[in-house]
Amino acid sequence: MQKASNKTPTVFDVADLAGVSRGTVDRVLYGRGRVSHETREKVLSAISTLNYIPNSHASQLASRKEYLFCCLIPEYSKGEYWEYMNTGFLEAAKDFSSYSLKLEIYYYNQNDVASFVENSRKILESSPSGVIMNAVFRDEVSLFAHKLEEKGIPYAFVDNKIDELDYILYHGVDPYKSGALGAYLLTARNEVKDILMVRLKRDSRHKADPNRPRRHGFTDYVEDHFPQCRIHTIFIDPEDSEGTMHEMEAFARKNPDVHHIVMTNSRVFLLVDYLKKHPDPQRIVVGFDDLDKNLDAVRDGLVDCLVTRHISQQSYSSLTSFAEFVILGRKPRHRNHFVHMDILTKMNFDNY
Amino acid sequence: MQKASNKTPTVFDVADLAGVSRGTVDRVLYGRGRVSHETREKVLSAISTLNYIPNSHASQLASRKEYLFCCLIPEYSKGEYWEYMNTGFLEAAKDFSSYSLKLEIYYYNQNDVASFVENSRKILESSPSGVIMNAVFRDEVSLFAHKLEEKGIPYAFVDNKIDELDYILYHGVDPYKSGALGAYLLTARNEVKDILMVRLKRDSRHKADPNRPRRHGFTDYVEDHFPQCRIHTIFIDPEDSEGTMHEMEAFARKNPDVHHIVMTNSRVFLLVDYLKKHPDPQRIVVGFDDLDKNLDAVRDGLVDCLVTRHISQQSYSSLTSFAEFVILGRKPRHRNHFVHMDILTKMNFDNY
DNA sequence: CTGAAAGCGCTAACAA
DNA sequence: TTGTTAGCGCTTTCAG
Repeated sequence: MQKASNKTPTVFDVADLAGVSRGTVDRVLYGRGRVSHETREKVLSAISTLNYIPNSHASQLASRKEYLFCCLIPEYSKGEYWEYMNTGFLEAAKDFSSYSLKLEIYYYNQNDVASFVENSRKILESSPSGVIMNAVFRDEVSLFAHKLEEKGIPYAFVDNKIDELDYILYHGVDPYKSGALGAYLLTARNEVKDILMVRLKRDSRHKADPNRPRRHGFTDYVEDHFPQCRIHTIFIDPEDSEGTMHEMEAFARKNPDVHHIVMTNSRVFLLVDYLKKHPDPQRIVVGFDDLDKNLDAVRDGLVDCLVTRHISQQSYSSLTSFAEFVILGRKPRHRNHFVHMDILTKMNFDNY
Repeated sequence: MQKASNKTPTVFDVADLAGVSRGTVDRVLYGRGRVSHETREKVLSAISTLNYIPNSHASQLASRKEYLFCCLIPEYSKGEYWEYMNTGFLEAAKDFSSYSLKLEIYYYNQNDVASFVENSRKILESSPSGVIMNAVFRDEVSLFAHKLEEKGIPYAFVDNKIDELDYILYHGVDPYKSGALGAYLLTARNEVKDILMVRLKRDSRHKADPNRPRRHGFTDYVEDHFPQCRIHTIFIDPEDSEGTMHEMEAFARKNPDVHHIVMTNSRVFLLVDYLKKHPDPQRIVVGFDDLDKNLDAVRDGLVDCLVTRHISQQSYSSLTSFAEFVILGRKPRHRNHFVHMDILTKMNFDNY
């Protein structure tokens, strides 16, 4: 009676076939301790002929290992983009709690490099099993990444990345393309005259501008397809809704022909007061990202189109794929995971 | 030294606190064998005070249980809608293979009730742990569902459902809304005159017409928003590409003003030959579902818009959530999972 | 109706 | 460098 043939092979079967002990098999599988080249080969071949796949449940049960994952992301206020990211990470961690995965999220100030550095130092100290971050401060992120590499700690990027680095995984949209898509949606409907692009005041102040590629995607598309079209830009302060109203009204007074409005950051919702107060049947407004307030604006017919993807889903799958790699050793299918961009209108925004 | 307080509680802790043995705890947890009411209560209270959560890995390891899931779906040819569904099921099964889940997919002929009945009989015989199906033949599906209920076998629906039944889960889009979305996309761009709706000959032959709700969503939208607009219908035979060409050409000859074309089934790709042969800059074509051939048509600029969602992803999550419920006992968040409808244009179809 | 005990497949500490 | 062995937490006979 052949036992091995019938049921899925175990370490035991492998050890038998290779003529070694279970312990040795384990050693070659996970590279713990030294194994002679010869035995190594024998074990490896036994594994492949038996088509052995370790039982993850048994493994999980036996090793009371705890996995600590650290995320390093921008701090945020309620309802902002990174809150959704945060939610996705939390959910992923919950779904992996049976693998005793602990999650620690560190928040840095996007306007303060020092806070990034300080937090990265803390993370290094806690020697986690993996790190996920976004890449705003080019130099500091690189430095941090190199330190992680030295300690053998794998890391992944969300949202944006630094191509030269040896990251395990990246999840994000192609920001340039998303900008172009926004331009397409803004201009496809009817005759375009000029376009108003509303930006945030802080963009003009500090150098780290995460929205630049998206903006370029937008402007390039417009230049290519509507060379005669001019893009006006005004800057508003997210904290100052009255000021926003004034800026917008002033612009409209001076440029009564401009009916196309875009915001390439995630905060079109900042315009709702203005849009509500000054209805314009010819107006088309395009924004980005599925913040609740943006969705509300779409529902209310104030914003026509949102270019987005599930923000929280993106961070969710970032952490789950990364954890599967680190804990279960599953190689991700693609290193760069470009998330699909959804188009949201009032016709299809529910169930989103 | 308190052991229990520090680490996550185990059956052992529960048994201790309740003053019974591990076996008994197991019995009350999973209702195997009889337990006196009194002990039952004790165990239950111990569980809740300790906040005990069974370790799924240990459980999985100890019970060499195998789970058989059966899917009952329409048979298909290469490249058709249900092939994508099939793929999603297969992938889900692979990802759950560590839970020793076996998957058997049964295929019935959509034009032949008897084949549905026959296959449902086979499934009943194999007494699976769960069944997933779509609901085309109302009466027969209900009958089958009741038999499953009798045997205590849980079942889930994909794509469409029968509301009255006691299914565990449903995954699908709202077909009516998807039709309306298609109509919106077809008509939003520019002046609509009349619309050509292309349907499949078989639709007119047999009664089970899975596309009716979507079609109604489409026509209702058009009637509401463009009452003067007439929807012409022609029927083509999917097997007969020459005939299709002729039908289309004949229609175009008679109705040179009609530039808006829609197919509410998943096969707009059947029109590509015609569309390629007779270019029309004013033309707008809208289709449904992300078959590869449809995506090709979008890439080639022959079809403007596709209303869809990831077909295979839908079946994937159908099986995974269902399996999580059956195997791990995780209650799904929503019983009815309405999948979001994506809008695909040439600007955003890559990475889909 | 309840308890005791032998594993499930793997890991890790300890010997050799 | 390699083998041995005691568990990980739970399920499941088999006795009682």
